Amino acid sequence: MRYSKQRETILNVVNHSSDHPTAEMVYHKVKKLIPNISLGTVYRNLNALVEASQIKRISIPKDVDHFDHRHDEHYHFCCTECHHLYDLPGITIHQLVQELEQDEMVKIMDYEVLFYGICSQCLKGKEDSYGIKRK
Amino acid sequence: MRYSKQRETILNVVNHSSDHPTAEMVYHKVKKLIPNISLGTVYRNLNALVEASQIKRISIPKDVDHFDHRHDEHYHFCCTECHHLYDLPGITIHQLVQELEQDEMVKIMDYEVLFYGICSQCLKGKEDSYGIKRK
DNA sequence: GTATCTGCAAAGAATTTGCAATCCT
DNA sequence: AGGATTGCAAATTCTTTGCAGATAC
Repeated sequence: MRYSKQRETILNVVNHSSDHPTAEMVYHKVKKLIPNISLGTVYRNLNALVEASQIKRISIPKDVDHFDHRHDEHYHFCCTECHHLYDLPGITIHQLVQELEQDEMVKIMDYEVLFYGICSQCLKGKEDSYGIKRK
Repeated sequence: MRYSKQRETILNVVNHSSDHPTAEMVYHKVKKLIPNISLGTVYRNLNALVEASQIKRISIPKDVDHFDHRHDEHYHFCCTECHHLYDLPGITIHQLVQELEQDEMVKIMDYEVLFYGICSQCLKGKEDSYGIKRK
């Protein structure tokens, strides 16, 4: 893969976004730095960067793809009320991967864990109905 | 939601498919039973059935949505070679959900776990390179 | 009877692609 | 120089939607 200012900028934008941006969001941010960049270029480069494992694609039901720069193990949480995407710490999935590789005879290269639910913001005021106590 | 022959048939088809069909696949199967059904109706009803929690939507990067009838806890495995979707047994995620609800103060309603890797079929002949021993 | 559902076709949204010009190395 | 990359616009793909007629309750 050859250097290009466009790709470098796109990667930088994703790397400095903590909000799991969509292609469109990346496009608008990059446009401030390279005003004549085209949306097609953003899509092409996001795909190339995912292919090269430099970023990750997050595929969400009924939503466009989002992109994530984090390389450490973590899960995603999607609030069913506000549709915000949050990061969750990765906890015990390594054991699970090992178990699965042994029991199922597969080689797991990657995985994506996506939880749906109600985030703590949206949960305020709903606590009683779900029996969750505030800290 | 009112009864309709189309929706009943669509649900039946999904319930009797173990291959995580796409909307198009469901359409072709249903068309054999109701020849003049339209693709729009299939999409509309798959959406309605997901909404009513009677089936589940599986969102996969770079692929169209798939649908799953299984209500028991299990994960999905997507082979990066043949792109086949397999079921994996659900093992320890309940603990994880409990941990996350406690530590992150969220209410988890649902989740989808998707592993990418090489399935045992495609793995034959590649075992040496990945150091996996055949059973 | 009337609200919901259907088939059809057209529209919509997201993403990809063909091509000539431009940019890396 | 020569292949990769870009901007642009058109094409593609998947999915949704408006509408008039049919169906369920």
